[in-house]
Amino acid sequence: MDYNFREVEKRWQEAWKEQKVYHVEEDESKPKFYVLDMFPYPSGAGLHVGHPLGYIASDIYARFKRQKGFNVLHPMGYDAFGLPAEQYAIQTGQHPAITTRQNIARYREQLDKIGFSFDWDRQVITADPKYYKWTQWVFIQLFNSYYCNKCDKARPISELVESFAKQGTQGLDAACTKPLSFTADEWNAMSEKEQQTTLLNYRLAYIADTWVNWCPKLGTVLANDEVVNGVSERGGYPVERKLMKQWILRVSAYAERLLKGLETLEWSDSIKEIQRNWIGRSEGAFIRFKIENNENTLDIFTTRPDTIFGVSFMVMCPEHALIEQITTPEQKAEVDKYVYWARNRSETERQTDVKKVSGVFTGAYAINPFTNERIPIWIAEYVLAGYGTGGIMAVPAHDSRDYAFAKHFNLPIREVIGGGDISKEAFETKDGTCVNSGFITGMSVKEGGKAIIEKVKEMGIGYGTVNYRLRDAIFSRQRYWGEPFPIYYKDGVPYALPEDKLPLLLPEVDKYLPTETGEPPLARAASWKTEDGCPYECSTMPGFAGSSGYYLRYMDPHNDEEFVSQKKNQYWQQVDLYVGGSEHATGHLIYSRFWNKFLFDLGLVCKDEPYAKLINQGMIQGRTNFVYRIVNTNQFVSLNLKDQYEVTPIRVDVNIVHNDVLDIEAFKQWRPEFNHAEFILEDGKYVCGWEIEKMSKSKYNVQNPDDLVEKYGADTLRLYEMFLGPIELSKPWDTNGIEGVFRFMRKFWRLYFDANGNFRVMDDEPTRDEYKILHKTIKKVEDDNERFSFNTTVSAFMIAVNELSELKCAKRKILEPMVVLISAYAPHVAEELWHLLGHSDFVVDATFPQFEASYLVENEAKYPVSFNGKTRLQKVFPANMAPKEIEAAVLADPDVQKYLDGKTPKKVIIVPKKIINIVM
RNA sequence: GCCUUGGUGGUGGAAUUGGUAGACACGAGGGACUUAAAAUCCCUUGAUCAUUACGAUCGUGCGGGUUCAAGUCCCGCCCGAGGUACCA
Repeated sequence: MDYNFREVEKRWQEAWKEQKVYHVEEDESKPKFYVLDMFPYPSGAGLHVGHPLGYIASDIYARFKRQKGFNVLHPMGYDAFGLPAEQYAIQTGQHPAITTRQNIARYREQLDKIGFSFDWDRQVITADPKYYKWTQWVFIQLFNSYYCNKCDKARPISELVESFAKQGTQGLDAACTKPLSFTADEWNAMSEKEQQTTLLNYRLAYIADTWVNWCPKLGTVLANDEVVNGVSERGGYPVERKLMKQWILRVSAYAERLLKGLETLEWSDSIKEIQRNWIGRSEGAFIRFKIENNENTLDIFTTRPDTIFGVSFMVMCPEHALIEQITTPEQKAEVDKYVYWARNRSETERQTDVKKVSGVFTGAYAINPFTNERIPIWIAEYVLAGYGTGGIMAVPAHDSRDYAFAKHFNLPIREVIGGGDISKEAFETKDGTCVNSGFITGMSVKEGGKAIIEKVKEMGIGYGTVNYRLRDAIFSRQRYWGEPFPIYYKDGVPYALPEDKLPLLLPEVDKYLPTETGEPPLARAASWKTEDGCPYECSTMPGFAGSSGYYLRYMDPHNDEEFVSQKKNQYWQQVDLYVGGSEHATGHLIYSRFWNKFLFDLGLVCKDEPYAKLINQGMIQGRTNFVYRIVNTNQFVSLNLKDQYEVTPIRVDVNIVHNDVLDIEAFKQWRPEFNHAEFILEDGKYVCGWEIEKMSKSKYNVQNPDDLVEKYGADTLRLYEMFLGPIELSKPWDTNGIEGVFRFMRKFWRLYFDANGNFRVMDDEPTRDEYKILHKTIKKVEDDNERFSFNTTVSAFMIAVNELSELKCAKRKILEPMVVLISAYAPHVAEELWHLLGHSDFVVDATFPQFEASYLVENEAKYPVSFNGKTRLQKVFPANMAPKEIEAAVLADPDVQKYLDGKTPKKVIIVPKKIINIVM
C-alpha cells in the first residue's frame, strides 16, 4: 500500500469530528493544561502559510501534553468585529455580518484541512451577541468601579458615593482624571447631574473630552497602538489630533501592577522590555510654581528636582488650559497664532519635524520657589499634553531638548551639575554633583533631588511622585461593526443599562457611514433609544474589547448566567501556554492583562495574570522570485547572464518557479504581455533571482496552505513548517525543502509495509540496537517538545527512520511507540498506522512512551583525542575506565605517539565520556 | 539616539551545562535500477593545498582576552532585524 495521504487524512479528519475526539470537559482526576493561540481576525484573503506556524506548534504541544496525561484545553475562535469587513460593507452595501460569516467559513475550512486538535464546541465569535453580551457586561463592571490606591485594587463606585456623602473627598486616594476636592455638604448639595459628572472623574470606564488620534479617512478615532508612524495601522491613512468626547478605560490606574506583574511571567525578555518601555515608569517630583500677578499656579513634573536652581524658563504644551489666562495682551496675537498652528498639526507632520524647534513666549512669568527669580513662561510643541502635567521646568544645561530650545530662542543656560562642558551640548548625567544650587550645592544628584522633594513638601508646593507614560485607552470608535456600549443618556449624563437588558443588540442601519451631521453610523438606527426614550451611545467598542477576556470565555463558553463560573475558572485557572505574534506587545497583551487584573479585583477570576507563558512565533517572510527583462525588449535573460545586459527585474509568481528555475510555458501563459516572450537560457534553463520580502499578494510570493496540503498532505505541511527553524525566529518561506520532508514521510510509512505493500509489522523481540534507536528518540522528542524546539525533533525523527530503515526493523515494540512519538506532528498518518497496528482507540489518547535510560548505557566510550585543543584522532575505551588508566593507555598508543613526536606532554586532560586533550 | 535581538557552508538550520563545528534537510555533482520517465537506492559536497596510502592548513561578522579547550564566557567594534522615539 502506498502512502496515500489524501485518503488517510480525509478518513481521520472525519472520524475525529464524528467521534468528538478533541472535545474536552473539566476532569478533576487529571491535571489541566491550557494551550491557546492568539485570536485570529478572519480576513477575506484567508490563511497563508505564515498563519498556521503558531497553530501547528501549539497543536503539537497540546497533543504532547495530552499524551503525557494532562487534560488539555485547546480552543479556537474568531475576533470577528473589525474595520476590513466594515470598509467592505461601505463599498458594497453588503452587511459586514455576511462577509464575516463567509470569511469564518473559509478559515474553518482551511484550518480543518491541517488537522488541528481544537475543541470546536468551545468556539467563540466576538460578533456573536451571546459572546458580546459578556463584553458589554464587563464594560458595565468597569463603569461601576473606581480604583482605590490605598487597597490597590478596583472597588465598587457605590462605596465611593457613600464615602462622598459622609466625608467628601477627605482621605480619598483614588485614580482620577484630575484631583478634586469637596466636602460632604458640597457633594450632598450637588444635583444628580453634577454628582454623575463628578463620578466620571473616578470610574474605570469614563467619558471625557480628550485629545484623540482622529483618522478622517476611516471616520474614527484610534488608540495609540493603532497609530504607527503617524498613520493608521490599518490602511495607512493620515491621523490628526482632535478634541472629542470619548469613552476611555482608566488603564493607567493599573500601570504599577502591569509593570510588577511582568516579573512573574515566562515571556521573552524583548516583549517584557517593550511593555516596560510602553508603561514607562519614571520617578520624580510634582512641583507647583507661582505665576506672577496671577492666582493660578503652573504645575510641573520633573525627574530632575536636583536641577531646580538651573531653571531658566518654563514650557507649557499648546493644549494647556492656562494659556488664555496668563498670556499678556501684547503677546496674545502671537500666542494665538502659534497655538492654532500647533494644535492643528497632524501626527505625521509633528513626527517628521521632531528636530525643528518652535515655540512662543506668553509674556507671563513664573516664580522659582527657591530663588524667587522671575522665569519666562513659553509655549512649545515639544511639551506633550498627555504626559505629566503638560508643563515643565526647563533646565537647558542638563536636558538636550531644553538646550536646543534655549539656543534657538537665546535663553540663558545655567550650569547646576558640575563636571561637564555645556558649551556645545547639555550635560545629562545622573552621577554629578550639584553646583550653584543654594542649599543643595555639593550634594550628589540623588541627594539633591531628595532634599528638594523634602523641601517642597515642607513648603506645601509639591511632593515626590511617579509618572507613567502609559495612557488611558480610548475606547470609542465612530464605527458600525463593533460592540454597542450598554450605555444610555439621561439629561446628557451617561448611565449603564441594567444587566438583565443585555445583550444590547447592534441595530440595523441603512448605510454604514456617519450621518450628515457627522454622528457615528449607529445614529442612523431609527429607534436607537431605551423604552423610556433615552438615547443610546452611538459609538461602538474597539477591536481589543472582544479579545481582552476571550480566554476566560473558552473555559465556560455556553454559560448564559455568568461570564465564567467560579468552578470552571478554578479548574482551568489561566492560560499555561499562549502562542502568537509579538506585534501585540503594546496592544492586546497590555489590554488583556489590564482586563484580567480588573476581573481579578472583582473576585471573578482566580489568577491576576492571564498568560503564564508566552511564545512568540516569528514571521514567515516571503521569498520573491525575479526574472530579468532586457530593457526595451521582450527578451528575458537568466540570472547568471544578466550582468551582460541592461535589465529590469520583474517579480514573477513563485508558483511557476521550481527551485529557482522558471517554468517557461507557465510564464508565457501567466500574463498576456509575456505570450511572445523570448529567453536567453543558461545550461538550457531559465534561472530566477530571489529576494526575501514581506509575504504579500502584490509581490507574487504568497504560498497558500491549501495548495501545499493538496500536493503533499497536511502531515508533511505540519512537519515542514516546524522543520524550517526555531519557532520564535522569523524566516523566509521556501518550498524547496518541503520535498525532503515529503520523502521522509514516505520513508516512515514504508517501515510498516513490505515491497508488496502488505503491512509487515511483527511481534519479534527487538535487538538492543533497535531499542537504543527508539529510546534515544523518545528522550530527544520529549526534551525538545518541552523546550519548544520542534525543528530538532523533526530531525530526530528523520535520524531514527534512517537508522531503522537501515536495520530493516519491522518490530512492533519499536514501530508502535514510534507512531505515538510522531503523532503530535503527523496526526493523520499516525492515526492510520495506530489502527493498522490493531488499536480501536485514538492515538491522541495513547500514553507517551516511557524512556528507559538503561537502553542507552554504553560499554564503551568513543573519545576524541586532541592535541592542544585540536582533534586529531579517536580512541575507544571501556566506559567505566578510570581517567588515570585512560591516560596511560592513550599515551602508550602508537597513533598518539606519532603526534607526540617523542615529546612528553605537559598535561593530559580527561573528561570522562567526553574528551581527551593532550597539552604539549 | 535608546532598548531588545541576531550574525555558523551555495540555502534552511544543528551543536541543550565551555568538550569532535557544520547534525538533519535542501540544492549541486557523480553513479545504480529503467526502453524512458517518475519513484527509489548508493557515493561526493565548508574553503584552500595535496591526492600515492596517510593527509595538512584555515574556518562560526571583525579585533583582542580568559581557558588544557571558545560558535558558546569577558572587553571593544562592524552589520542586519524588531521595538520605541521630544514621555521632562
